[in-house]
Amino acid sequence: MSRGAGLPDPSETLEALAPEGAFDLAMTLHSGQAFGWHPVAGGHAGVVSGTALFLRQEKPGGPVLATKTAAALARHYLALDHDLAAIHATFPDTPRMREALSFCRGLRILRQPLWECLVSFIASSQKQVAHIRQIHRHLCERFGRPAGCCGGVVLYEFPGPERIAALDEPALRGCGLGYRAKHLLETARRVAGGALDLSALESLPTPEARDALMSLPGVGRKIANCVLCFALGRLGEVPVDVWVARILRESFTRRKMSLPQLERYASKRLGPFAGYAQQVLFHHARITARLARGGQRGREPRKTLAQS
DNA sequence: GGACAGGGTACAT
DNA sequence: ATGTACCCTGTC
Repeated sequence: MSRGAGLPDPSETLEALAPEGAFDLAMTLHSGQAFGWHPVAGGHAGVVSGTALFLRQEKPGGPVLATKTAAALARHYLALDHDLAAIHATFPDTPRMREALSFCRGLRILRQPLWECLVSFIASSQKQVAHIRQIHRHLCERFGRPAGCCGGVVLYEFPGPERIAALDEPALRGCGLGYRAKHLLETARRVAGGALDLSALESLPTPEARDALMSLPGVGRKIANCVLCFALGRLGEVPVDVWVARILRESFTRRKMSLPQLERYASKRLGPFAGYAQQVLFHHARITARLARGGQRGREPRKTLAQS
């Protein structure tokens, strides 16, 4: 991916967006809920529902600027209408939650396009966030149509179900999907073939929508909850992964619980916006773990692998 | 350079 | 309800 000179000064074509309460653009885009954002000079570039978008925020809490022609799309995607203070007020008042929240003041849960979100999380099982991003990028660059260009980076649309359904397993394995290639291919074929109508999920009650999602190969309870929360706006659904399970067992309950039990516990304990609370806890835990590991050597350059 | 774990799921007991 | 294989990569 190249970048550098050639970024047209976007300031004249940007529009200011006002969030309901705090907002931290960089944190929100890189908190492990979306995987398609590129850092470019002065901001972030990505494609939402086929539209190339440039987003900028000088500092957390500062004004949010978005591509003028897509301001309404950006506002919706970034969920700037979420009343963050009201949501935070429903979180349990515990030391762990307070600490995570003070770290994640302006973190929002995005409204992601359904298909892209579903695929991203099918790709996510047993994988690190950096790797999920890599798969996402491969899918876009190899199978998506170019949607624009920003700061020398060509932006590609996320390939739709029909496009992926037309591929074969080796092509998907080539994107780093491993055994998930089979799941993704079959899921794409069911969606493209009309066996599951994604657009109908929006209006279904949560349990029915979850059952429909879980009928797809590669989609279990956790990933279904990710899609419900991150794409369908069901902010009370809690994806319980290894991180959240760890946090719950460390800081919320000492009782030994299975994963399903933990999820039931979490949805009650974390309140009506449990999914939101989960994301705050998840992001805080991930960043503090990273700091604990990397903190020793600061910004010292990593050892190169050149001589091996 | 090898071991380890990573935003789980499907399948068999 | 629990145990295990699964593909592959970033990281130490």
